[in-house]
Amino acid sequence: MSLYQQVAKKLRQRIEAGNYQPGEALPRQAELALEFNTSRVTIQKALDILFNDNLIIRKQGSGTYVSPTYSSALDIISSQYGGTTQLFAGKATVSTQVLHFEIRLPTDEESQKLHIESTIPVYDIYRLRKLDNNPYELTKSIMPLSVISNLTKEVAERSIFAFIQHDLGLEIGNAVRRISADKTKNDDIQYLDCETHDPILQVSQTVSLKDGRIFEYAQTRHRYDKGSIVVFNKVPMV
Amino acid sequence: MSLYQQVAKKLRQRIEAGNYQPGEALPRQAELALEFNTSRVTIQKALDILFNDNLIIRKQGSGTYVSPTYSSALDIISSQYGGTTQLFAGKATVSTQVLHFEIRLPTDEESQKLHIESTIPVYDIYRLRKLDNNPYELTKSIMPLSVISNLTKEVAERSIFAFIQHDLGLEIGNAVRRISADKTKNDDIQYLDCETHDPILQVSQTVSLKDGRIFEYAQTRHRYDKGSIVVFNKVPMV
DNA sequence: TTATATAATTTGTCAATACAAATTATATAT
DNA sequence: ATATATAATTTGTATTGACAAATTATATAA
Repeated sequence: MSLYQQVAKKLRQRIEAGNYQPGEALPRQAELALEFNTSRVTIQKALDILFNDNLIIRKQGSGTYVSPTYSSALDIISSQYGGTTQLFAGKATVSTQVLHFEIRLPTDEESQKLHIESTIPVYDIYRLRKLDNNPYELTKSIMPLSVISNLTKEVAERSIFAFIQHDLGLEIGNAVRRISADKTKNDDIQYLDCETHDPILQVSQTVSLKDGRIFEYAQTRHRYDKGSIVVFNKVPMV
Repeated sequence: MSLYQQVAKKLRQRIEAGNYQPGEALPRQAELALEFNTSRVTIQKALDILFNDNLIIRKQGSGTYVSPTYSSALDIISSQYGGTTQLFAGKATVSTQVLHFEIRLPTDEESQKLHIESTIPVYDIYRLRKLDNNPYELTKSIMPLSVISNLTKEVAERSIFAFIQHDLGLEIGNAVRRISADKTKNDDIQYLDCETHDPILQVSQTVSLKDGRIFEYAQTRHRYDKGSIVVFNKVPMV
């Protein structure tokens, strides 16, 4: 890990430990540079990370302060893509039922969303995920074989996310999600145990690798009483 | 505007204009530094911005590339906080009906969400927003008088966001939002013209200023057929 | 005392340079 | 021709130094 990342990590720990209290000023950059035996520019790069995570407020001419509203923003993590299995690791038991597993050619919409030629086959996977044996989400994933390969029904029953990272050695990148509400459909009643008029929280997402290739276009339906999505909106850098 | 911001702006324009095609490599940093008559570090700071906006992919040892999936990410903007009035400026006519306007003491939940003492009064504003005369959203906003002052019903009928920025001269910062689905309630039927069993897309948000003070805790309810929320999830910097 | 101007402090920006790390191109050996 | 080792290229990290911009503290004047 590079130096500025190490410094960011250390400072983050201090904030989380309460060494620097919310609203309080951090030591000035020159002092931090001295303490970490590095240059001020490196301290600034470290502060960039903490600022990006909303841990600090920067005021030119004044100082760097711990966000007055800081209170260990743990649930923010839920807005990061790590797949359902990762998200609930240690918190609940995730079980998966593969309702459909197929390799076929993409529809026009799918090839467009995935940015692939219509001649490239895709995985079409339909899964029901349960948390501690309670129906949680219903997901239809489309993944192009040009990016993801050697996927099996057995893998789909475990964690596709882990497979992509560890077995294929690919790095997950950014994701764009569209969140909406919808009426209950037949599958929601059958698999999610919804009542006829229960609302559904629907997420349509495209997830990319770090090299920019899209590896998943998925639609997920949540029971309205089971899930909410936390998002963090930052002000633009320009 | 600082130099690296100007460079970022220029490069963004080129990408948006298609001068650099998706998937294509940008000129190498040394070349850009030469062209803009600046140093490579400045070019890197400019690239930081474009990377943050998902316009480019960076590969150490290889080069900097336009995101292969780039296609003018305009709707991403909808995930930024600019208030409803700003969001639809030029696209639709926003009209506002103030259903309730009151100054009172906060509830425990409100003082906690706003990070204020329970002795500090708050505005309690309940508004119906319409787009081109069609019911769009129903919002209950709580704002502390310690941050926002001189707010009137007349202001609430126009744009509170503009008032905060221009009249109070405050800078809007980050926002945390929790998105969920809910069943229709009486007010939804009355004001949003919902049917009894229509789902509602609900957003609970706390919005901060750049100095970290929270100025709004609000609950917004959308007709399920009128709005969806686009969010962009980035991989952490560490 | 109060307002105003000045100085000091602190963060932000930028340059020039050097080396590290990863990738890509080239040369070499088999 | 193919695989391997080497060199060249390109981005990433880091230092030092300098000045700009914003805020805060101090000194001065009324």
